[in-house]
Amino acid sequence: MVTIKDVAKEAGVSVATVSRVLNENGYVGVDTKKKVLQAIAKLNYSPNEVARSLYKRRSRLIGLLLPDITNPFFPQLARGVEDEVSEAGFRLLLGNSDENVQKELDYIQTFAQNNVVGMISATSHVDYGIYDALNLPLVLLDRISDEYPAVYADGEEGGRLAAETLVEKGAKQITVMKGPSHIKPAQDRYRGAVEALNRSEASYTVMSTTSFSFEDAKGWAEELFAKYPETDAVIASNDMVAIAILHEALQLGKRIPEDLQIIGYDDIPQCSLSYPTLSTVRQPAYEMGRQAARLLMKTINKEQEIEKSIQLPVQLIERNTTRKG
Amino acid sequence: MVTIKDVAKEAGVSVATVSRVLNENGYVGVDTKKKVLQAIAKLNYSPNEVARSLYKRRSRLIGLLLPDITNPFFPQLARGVEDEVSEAGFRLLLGNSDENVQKELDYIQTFAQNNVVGMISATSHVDYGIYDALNLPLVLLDRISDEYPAVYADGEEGGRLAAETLVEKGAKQITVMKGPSHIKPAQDRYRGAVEALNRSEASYTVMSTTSFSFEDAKGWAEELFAKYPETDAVIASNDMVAIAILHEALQLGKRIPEDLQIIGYDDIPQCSLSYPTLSTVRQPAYEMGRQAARLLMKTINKEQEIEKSIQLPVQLIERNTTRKG
DNA sequence: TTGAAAGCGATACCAT
DNA sequence: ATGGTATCGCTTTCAA
Repeated sequence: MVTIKDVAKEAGVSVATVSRVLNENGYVGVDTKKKVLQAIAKLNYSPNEVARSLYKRRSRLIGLLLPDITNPFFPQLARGVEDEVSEAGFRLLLGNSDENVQKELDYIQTFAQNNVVGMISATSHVDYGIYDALNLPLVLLDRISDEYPAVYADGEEGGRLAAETLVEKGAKQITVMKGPSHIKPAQDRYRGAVEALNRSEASYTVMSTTSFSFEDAKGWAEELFAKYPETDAVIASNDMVAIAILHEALQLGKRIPEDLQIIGYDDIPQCSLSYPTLSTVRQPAYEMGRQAARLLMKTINKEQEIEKSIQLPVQLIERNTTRKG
Repeated sequence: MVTIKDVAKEAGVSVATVSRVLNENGYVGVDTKKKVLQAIAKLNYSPNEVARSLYKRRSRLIGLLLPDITNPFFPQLARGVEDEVSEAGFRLLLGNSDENVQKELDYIQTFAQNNVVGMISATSHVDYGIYDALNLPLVLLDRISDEYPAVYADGEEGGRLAAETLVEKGAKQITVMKGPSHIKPAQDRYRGAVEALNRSEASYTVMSTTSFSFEDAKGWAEELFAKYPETDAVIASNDMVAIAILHEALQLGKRIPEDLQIIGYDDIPQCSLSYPTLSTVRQPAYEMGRQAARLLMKTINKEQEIEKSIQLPVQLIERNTTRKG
């Protein structure tokens, strides 16, 4: 391993000088600088981040904590975060918590132990105070709390949009699926939908679900038609269960969207690959990731005028599981 | 921040002693140990990984380099890797390269700068020698090379399986899609399929594609039916394009699997959410991730008898885009 | 403009 | 069994 010492020796200067050219601070003569640069190039030197991090007590790492990257909504978030932070020279420490407090704590601890400059978390246990002890900038992503800045999409509006659209398109008996109760954004959209529905003429039923997982999606779909066979429109808790419902419906011989309309939530990429293509409420996941990262970096740089939180707009994407016109 | 010094002072011992109890090596009296443990608990101390890493010249971090986490095959791999390494106390530094050499180099460099103990890479530029300078254990994932250990699934067998199955189920005019030429596993499955086809009675055509991306999938589907309208079975280059083809076919009024049979590749989770559900060749992605991580850790621990590479079996999953019996 | 040296928070060797 | 201290590779005063 080539160190700053080797470079110093090669260039015939002190390590202090090398450090100065590395960090472009302090005075350093033009010739000296050139010599150092040459030595660096010759030895193919690149500074040890760990040593830097130790001295400065801050690394160039950012901790990203997700519930489960395997769930198709999160890769987009992650990618947005990564693209933004990497432009600023930061790298990502990644953790999946499975919404399990212990795992979450473990990751938070190791993030701190590695001197991360900040964290972004899309998990649900913020309110347990597990982030409070750490004195680290934290931005919540797709979550909301009173204590920390957050980036999220307008869930109530999303729910409202879905409900109003279905009513408008002639749905008479709507089933709205209520997502897991510990996921706040899921509750927001539910609330938005129900409010809009209450204001309308349509009648509706509520079906509670306790997970967003792939494996369970099919189960929810079956349950829905067993319990509420009259349903002519469903507001699904997310796209995956929407797709499951869609195909369960086809299986049962229903025509989409004539007999049954469906609106999903998230607009994961595979929506346009479903058949029929899925109408959904789009959350700008990639953009959310980017904004969260940007907000975090502003906090890190102690910029003035930092937004407390950022709410991004949602958008109804009409595809083929809702009626036209 | 509470350091080992603080603990030492609190416990009335030297830092050396604290270090000994921390690492459970060297002699330390039972009472002393108790005192230290109490101090640690009282101060809620946890050792600074950065300082450790500096001294030991190795962190507890592992670099994971992926083409694009947004592509549904990779989250599974990533999760397998993470679950395995985290059980051994390691954490993941994540990078997406977009198959771009410069990004790849950047990540590799920062991984090294952060003293990672090893890397896992699922990208395609190994042969450019970009990993050779680094003196780091490397395991390739879903890629193959002569120089480095690798974990991958049996692509040729996968191609063969797909081809034989279709022939057996009465396909007469098969279109086999050839994936991007720089992705070796894609070439393997292509080769396997073509070999099997040549041995059979069926006639076939080849359609080359240059990407696996979501956005392009629909385009490939349209191109396929425009160019080869006679096709009665397709061996898709992966599940995403298979699903795109499936829905394009439905759009065109074809009956699945009567008029057209389709076999995908990978068995990403959404296969069972497509309609009809997609028959495919399953690669055990999660398991591949775990095995790669395990192999890497064996290498790190300099265990004897390390497998050079691991080839995992693929498996044909018959769902509803192939005929029964 | 440059260099010497202290210090970041651990580990491990050498004494005692 | 315990403590003192050099060391890891870098940054940053302080002096010259």
